[in-house]
Amino acid sequence: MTQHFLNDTAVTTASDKVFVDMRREIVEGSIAQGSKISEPELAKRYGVSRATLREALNRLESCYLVERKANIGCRVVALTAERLIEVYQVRSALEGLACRLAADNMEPDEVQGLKQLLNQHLHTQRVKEGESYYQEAGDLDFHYRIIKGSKNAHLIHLLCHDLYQLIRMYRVQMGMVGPRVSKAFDEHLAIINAIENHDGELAEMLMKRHISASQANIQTKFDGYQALQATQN
Amino acid sequence: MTQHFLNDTAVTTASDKVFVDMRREIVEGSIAQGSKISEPELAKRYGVSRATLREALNRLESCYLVERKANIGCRVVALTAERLIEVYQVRSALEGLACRLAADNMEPDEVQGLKQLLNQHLHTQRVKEGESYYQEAGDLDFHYRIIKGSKNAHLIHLLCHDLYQLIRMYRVQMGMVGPRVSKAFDEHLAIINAIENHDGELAEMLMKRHISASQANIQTKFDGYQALQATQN
DNA sequence: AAACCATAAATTGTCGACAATATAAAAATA
DNA sequence: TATTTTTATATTGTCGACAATTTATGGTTT
Repeated sequence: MTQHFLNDTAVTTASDKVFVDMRREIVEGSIAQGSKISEPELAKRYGVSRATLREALNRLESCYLVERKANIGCRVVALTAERLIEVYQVRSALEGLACRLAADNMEPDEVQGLKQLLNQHLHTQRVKEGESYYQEAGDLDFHYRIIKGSKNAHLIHLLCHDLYQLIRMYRVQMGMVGPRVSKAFDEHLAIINAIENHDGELAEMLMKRHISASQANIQTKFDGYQALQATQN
Repeated sequence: MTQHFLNDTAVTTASDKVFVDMRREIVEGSIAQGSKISEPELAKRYGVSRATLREALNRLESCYLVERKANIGCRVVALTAERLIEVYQVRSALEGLACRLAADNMEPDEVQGLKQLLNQHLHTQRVKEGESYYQEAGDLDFHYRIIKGSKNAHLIHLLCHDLYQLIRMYRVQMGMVGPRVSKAFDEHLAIINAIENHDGELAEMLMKRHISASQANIQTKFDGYQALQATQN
C-alpha cells in the first residue's frame, strides 16, 4: 500500500525524476522551508544540467512549493501561519465542492470501495506499529477518492496536483501523527453516508467541517512549533 | 483605462515578454484553441531561443492555457463544453469564498472605490462606442477588486493569475459582449451592499448566483458556437 | 564609524548544438 | 491492396558556454 495517489506522476524524463525527488525532499523538510535554492549546487547534486533542473523548478513553482523571482532566484516556500490559514480556506471551499459533486457523480462501486477503505482503516488502526503511516495514507486516500469522485478534471488537478503537496508539507513538518484518529473516523463515516444518500448539500457541509477540524488541529501544533522556534533565538 | 489587472505581470525578462504575448494571442484566438505548438516555429517567430520559449510555455501551462505531454509536445487548451462547466464550478466556489472573505476584510475606502466603479460603469454604459469594451473591463475590474479584498494571497493568485485568463479566453472567443449589462449591474449592486453590511454569507450566495448566471449566459453562446461548427463539417 | 560608491564574484537568463524520442515516409511482406 | 517493418525526418529533451543581472567585497568620503 504505497502512496500511489501522490506518486502517480509519470516519471519518464530526467526533469520528471528531479521534480519528484525534490518534491519529496521539500515536503519532508530535507530541503529546508524558506531556504534559497542554488541552481548550480542542486544541478550538481542531482547530476543534471541547469536547464533540466530549471524545468523541475518550474513545476515545483506551479504546485506552490517554491517561489521564483526574476533575476533573483528560487526559495522554498515558507510555512507561515498566515499561509496555513489561507491554504485551508481554499482547500475547504474546493474540497467542499468536490464532496458535493461526488454525491451526484460517484459510481456505486466507488462508494463501496470507500466504505471498504474505511473499514480496513478501522481494523488496522490498532496495529500500533506504523499506525501513523496508515493514518496518514488512509486519510489522504479517503480524500483523494472523493475528489476523484467529483469527476471534475479541473478540480481534481487543482487539488491533487497543485494543492495537496503543500498541505502534506505542513502535516509532515508539523509532525501530524496525532490523536485525531477516532474522531476523523466518525467524520469520514458521516461523509460517506451523505454521499451514498446523494445528499450533496450535507456532504459539502460535513467535508468543510471536517477540514476545519483538521485545520484547528494542525494550527495547534503549528503554534507550538512557532513557540519552540522563538525560544531558540 | 487599460486592463491593468491583467497586465500587471512584471515584464522584465525575455521569456516574460514571450509569455505575455503568447497569452494574449491564445486568449484572443490568434493562436487557435486546440492547436499543436511547434517550439522551433514559435521560437523563430518571437525571435528567441527554444529555451526561452519553453520557459514561457511552462508558465502558460501553469495557468491552464496549454497542455504538455512528455516527448510529444504542447497543445493549446481546447474550449470544450465540459471544461467550461468544470471551470465555472471551480470559479463559483473560489469566488464565492473570496466574496465572503471580502465582506470581512475589505477596507471602507475599498468598498467606496467599488461603489464608485459601479457608478462610473452605469454612466459610461450609454456610450455606445466601445461599450462592449467598457463592459468587459468594468466587469472584470469589479470581480478583481473583490477578490483582492479577500486579502487571501493564495486565493488571489489562484483566481487572478491561474484561472482568469482561461475564463477570459472563453468569453473573448465566444464573443461575450452580450446584453447582460443591466442585469449584471443590479447583481453587482446587491453584492456590494452585502459586502458593505459585512454579511459574508449573503455576499457569497449572491456572488455564486451571479457567476451561475454568467455561466448560463456563456453556455448559450457556446451551444450556438458548437452548432455552427457542426454545420461546417 | 557609518554611509556611499566602485569593483569583483557569483547567480540567473539566454543561446546554439547534440542526443533521445516520436512522427512521417518508404519499403517489404501477407 | 492492406498491413507491418524499416528507414528517414522532424520534434522534444538535455547539455555546456556566454551574456546580463544581482550580490558580495573593498575602498572612499563624510
